[in-house]
Amino acid sequence: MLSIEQLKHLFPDWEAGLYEAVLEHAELKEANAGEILLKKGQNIKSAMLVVEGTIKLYQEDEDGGEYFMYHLNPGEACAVTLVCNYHHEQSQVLAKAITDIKFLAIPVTYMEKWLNEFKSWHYFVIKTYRSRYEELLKTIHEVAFKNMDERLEFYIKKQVDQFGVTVKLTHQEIANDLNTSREVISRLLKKMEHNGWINMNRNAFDWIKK
Amino acid sequence: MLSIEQLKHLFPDWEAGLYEAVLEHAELKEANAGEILLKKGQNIKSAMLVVEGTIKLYQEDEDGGEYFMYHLNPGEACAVTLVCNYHHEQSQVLAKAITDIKFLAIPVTYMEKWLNEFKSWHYFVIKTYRSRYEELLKTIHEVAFKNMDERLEFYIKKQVDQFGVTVKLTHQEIANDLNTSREVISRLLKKMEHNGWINMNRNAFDWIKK
DNA sequence: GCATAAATGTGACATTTATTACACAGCATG
DNA sequence: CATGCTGTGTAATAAATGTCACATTTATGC
Repeated sequence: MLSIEQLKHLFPDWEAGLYEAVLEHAELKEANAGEILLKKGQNIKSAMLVVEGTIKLYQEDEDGGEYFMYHLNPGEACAVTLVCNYHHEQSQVLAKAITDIKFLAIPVTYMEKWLNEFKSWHYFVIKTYRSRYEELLKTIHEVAFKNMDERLEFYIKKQVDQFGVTVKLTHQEIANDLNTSREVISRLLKKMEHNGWINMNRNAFDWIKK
Repeated sequence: MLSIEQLKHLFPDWEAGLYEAVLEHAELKEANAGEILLKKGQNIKSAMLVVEGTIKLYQEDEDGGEYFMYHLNPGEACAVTLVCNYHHEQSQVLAKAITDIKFLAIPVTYMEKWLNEFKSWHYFVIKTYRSRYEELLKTIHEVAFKNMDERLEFYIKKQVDQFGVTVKLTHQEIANDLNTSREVISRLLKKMEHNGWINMNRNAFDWIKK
């Protein structure tokens, strides 16, 4: 299990009692890079708080399509799993581990209890929802107003913020994340290369714009 | 001002003290159909709780584009205005009154105070965020995966849920809400008419599908 | 009723994106 | 080094949507 110090470092705004409650009732779980943590329609039985690694959140289509929305990093929680008041909530999103990860799983029963007991938990839930709401707004802005070239640039920048200027993704993976085809991404990346925005390699490229 | 009974009817889950606090500190404001209540980039100085009428929430583009996301009805609050913890938040959305409306404006200072004082306010904020987060997910689903014909159908259904089967909107208004052109909407509506989904009139049409 | 504005219909064409098909390059494995 | 797999390049074509131009219809003010 985690030490209370690690927990404090990850979630600095909590109350003392909350750390103890989490240590007592949350389960520390692990998952490997590539694993699917949550699927659309799946029942939510526990909240997910990221301890280590990175998770990607997607909107998922009925027939296999995916659209990348945002990353979840250590110290952050998956908003959709922070169910309160009602049980049997179903996930509206797809969550994938993209590195090996560790996360805390908190049974829904405790989440409701803690809302009554810990003010800092309440704040944490609100803060989580607010920040994810804002991420969704950005996603809508891209997909409602921008063409694929700008959406790709936006996507790459999120990637760079997460993992640095070397983007280790194949064209196909990017195409899946943006719900388009590999050819489109190849063409657009080629254009970016011509414009001097990237240096391309096999399986990866460097973002050198600005 | 409102009576405490009206307030209880609109917000049935609140505590007694919260009703009184709202009556004391919130301002009851009015706006006319068509008025813009909140623009992107505008500073948020108070929360908006709808008392009467309907508000439409949009994502707004830099150069005039709009994309309709969801309706706000009496008893609901505008999530973006429920600022907590930090001040000087700027709106990421556009809010328009589409009927004459009445709403309660609650200064940000009280919102923070009430988070500490009233559990039911805390729950109300979380519930608001959660439900709006889900609306945004639906919007992303449409705009990321669906062609304009399906998005139009989805849009019309939301309209029908709000105001009944007679949709009193011009093609241009619909086009604005979906960030497309009037011609596209005209063509698609004509197709729906051929399919027997709608009866068209000037300035309005009836949804008769199913 | 006439003039005007607003709403709608429609065709032609441009642009963006999706789809299909195939070539080829790099890398791993035997 | 032959083989095959994965990743990438590219062209041709189709489909969806955007844009422009203009006609027609309906409402509105005078």
